[in-house]
Amino acid sequence: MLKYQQIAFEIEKYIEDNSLQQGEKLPVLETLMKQFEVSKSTITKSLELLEKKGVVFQVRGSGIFVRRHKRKGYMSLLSNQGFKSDLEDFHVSSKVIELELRKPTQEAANNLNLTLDDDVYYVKRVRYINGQTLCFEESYYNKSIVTYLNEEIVSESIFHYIREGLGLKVGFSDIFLHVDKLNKEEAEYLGLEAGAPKLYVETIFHLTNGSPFDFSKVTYNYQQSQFFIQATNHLL
Amino acid sequence: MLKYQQIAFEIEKYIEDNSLQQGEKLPVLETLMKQFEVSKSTITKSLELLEKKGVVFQVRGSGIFVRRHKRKGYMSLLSNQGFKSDLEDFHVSSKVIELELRKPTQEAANNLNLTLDDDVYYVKRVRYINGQTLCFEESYYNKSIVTYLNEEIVSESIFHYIREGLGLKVGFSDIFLHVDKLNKEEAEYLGLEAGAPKLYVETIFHLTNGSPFDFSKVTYNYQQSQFFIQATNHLL
DNA sequence: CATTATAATTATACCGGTACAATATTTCAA
DNA sequence: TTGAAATATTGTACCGGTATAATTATAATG
Repeated sequence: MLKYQQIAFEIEKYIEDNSLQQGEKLPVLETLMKQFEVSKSTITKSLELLEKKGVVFQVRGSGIFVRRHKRKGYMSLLSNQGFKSDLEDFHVSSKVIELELRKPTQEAANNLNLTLDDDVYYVKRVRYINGQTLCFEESYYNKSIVTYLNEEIVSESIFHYIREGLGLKVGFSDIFLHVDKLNKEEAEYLGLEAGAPKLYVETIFHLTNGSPFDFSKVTYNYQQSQFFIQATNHLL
Repeated sequence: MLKYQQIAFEIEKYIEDNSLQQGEKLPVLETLMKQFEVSKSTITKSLELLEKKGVVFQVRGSGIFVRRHKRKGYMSLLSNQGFKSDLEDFHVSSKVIELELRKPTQEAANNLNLTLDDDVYYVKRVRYINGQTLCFEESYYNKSIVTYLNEEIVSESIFHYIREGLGLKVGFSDIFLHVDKLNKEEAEYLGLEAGAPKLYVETIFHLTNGSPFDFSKVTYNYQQSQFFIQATNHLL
């Protein structure tokens, strides 16, 4: 692990362990420099990372402060890791409806930069949270990147397998969402009535090298889906 | 404007003007250094900024590439600037239902770190996009920060006024959202039927110094609200 | 005592450098 | 021609420094 990541990790841990509240001040840069015995730019990098994660905010001339959102029951929309890591507290489980190696739909091919001849793993699941239906999910994985999937992997965390098992590095993702009414199939899977509200989210996941490897379409049970996002102003 | 912002701006302009497509390669760091006559770290900073904005992605050992999402009709959820800037293409207008200096609700006070004795501007609007209802919005502004509002300001872009008129610097924001069914009042304002789906978004806007100055509750017309988010993996 | 000017604190911009890790290209052997 | 090994390319980590902008604390002033 890199120095600046390690330091960011320790600072975050320090905040958690001492349960510092929103607005509380952290030691100043110079103190942190000495404490961790690294240069200013390394500390700065650590703090930038924590700022991106929404853990702290910095004010020139003033200091470094704890940023804390945290409403209970909300989950992050931006975890580009599937869920798992977000929802450790919550108990998320999956029921696999379908797992098949097949040709992509036109839509999937477009979003994954594939032709209709290429191979994709198609995964259809229903996910549960604390016994309730959370979402209904259809995913297409580019077979030339995600070379293998099986029932066991798919019923656990696919992303964990992608990172640890396959050694792939997940980079950025493009997320598109809208609200609509449940159709019959979705309602069926979620145990709701057709016509009830849904949050529909399409995500295209990319590796750090920019290759899209997963196109997924998720329909959320509106009763279970409360999300939060932490935004930071990249002005200009 | 700072050097690295200026450079970021020019690079982005270059991409737009030459309408570079997703995956196209930009000049390498050293070329950019020479071209803009700045040090490596400044160029790096520019590119970090563009990476945050979702304009480019960088691959070590390979290069700097254009990242392009852009589906038409989707608007960014993360614009912590109200809308306006996002939706320049779209025509957004507002009808002010109510504008009043009053005491905050308990909820507003909590989210703005105020007491029930403090003053807030309360703004209630319906916003339209291309003639259709886009959303119904209730906002509370901390009077001690946003010292003045009037009908004219509120019917235009409040955030533009906050930045330009008041010289305040908008920093980060916490966003909470869920999906539900429209109640009677909301349905009325949006011209939909009660029980129809809604996207409900609460946002707490902060200045760069961390002070929350605006708590807003927005209910979107599900037919008009398609959003995108560009996420980047701050691992660890 | 309140206001203003001055100084100290603190994060950020920017420079220029070395080392290194990930990727791409070329070379060479089989 | 294929594949592996060597080399070049390219972005990132990290160092250490100076200067500056925003804020906070202190001193001076009326």
